[in-house]
Amino acid sequence: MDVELRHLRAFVEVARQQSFTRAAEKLTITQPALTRTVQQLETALRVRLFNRSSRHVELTNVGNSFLTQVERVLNELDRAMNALSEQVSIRLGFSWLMPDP
Amino acid sequence: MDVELRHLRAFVEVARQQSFTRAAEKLTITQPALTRTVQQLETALRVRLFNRSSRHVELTNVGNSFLTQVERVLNELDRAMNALSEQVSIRLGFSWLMPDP
DNA sequence: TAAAAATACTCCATAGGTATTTTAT
DNA sequence: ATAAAATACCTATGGAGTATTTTTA
Repeated sequence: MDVELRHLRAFVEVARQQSFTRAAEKLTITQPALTRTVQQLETALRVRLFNRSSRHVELTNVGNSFLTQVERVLNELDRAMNALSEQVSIRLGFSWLMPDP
Repeated sequence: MDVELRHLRAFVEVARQQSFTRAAEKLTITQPALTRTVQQLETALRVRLFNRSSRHVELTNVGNSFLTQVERVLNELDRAMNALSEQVSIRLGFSWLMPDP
């Protein structure tokens, strides 16, 4: 199975909320769906990202360092996608002012 | 619809191959499936990434600058995921040598 | 014993396939 | 005329839901 952004987004939210139930609410999916998505990610990476009990969810050491990198990647991707619409606006703005090519 | 890694991977491969047919082979999916995936990406981003004809596929200017950023993001993600297995190996290696905690 | 996570199952949305049409050289 | 992209339609995989069980503080 391929890792997809939904896996990474799920991972980040669970890490932030330190809870599958709360993270599921934030992501507007159900807790079992989220649990499975994170399990899939852990299986794909062959790494345990969280230590769970029915009381606490906490990142493993490996999970913690992965979180840092994933957050950076997701932020960069966001910026790249936002930059697109700006570029288009700028182009449109210029063409409005420039002689017809 | 959310942008997923499969959209970005599809986009990058079409850009590299300058062909939907060849890119589809590389990705081991069919050409129509790939065409739709790239259309989905363009729709989600509200941007045209390629100029197509039945002879040539070429990046638009916007597509070209997006390509650079997406390639960087995908590379970083790859490195983050590969780093994981190394970390685990190192940990295992250390624990092998260290007193039982 | 009560909360939160995990499991079992069901269903349906959609990713991907096949067949065909359109397009541009 | 032909090769490549786009479209139409179909199928089935797997993502998400509901119900329930398990776990641990």
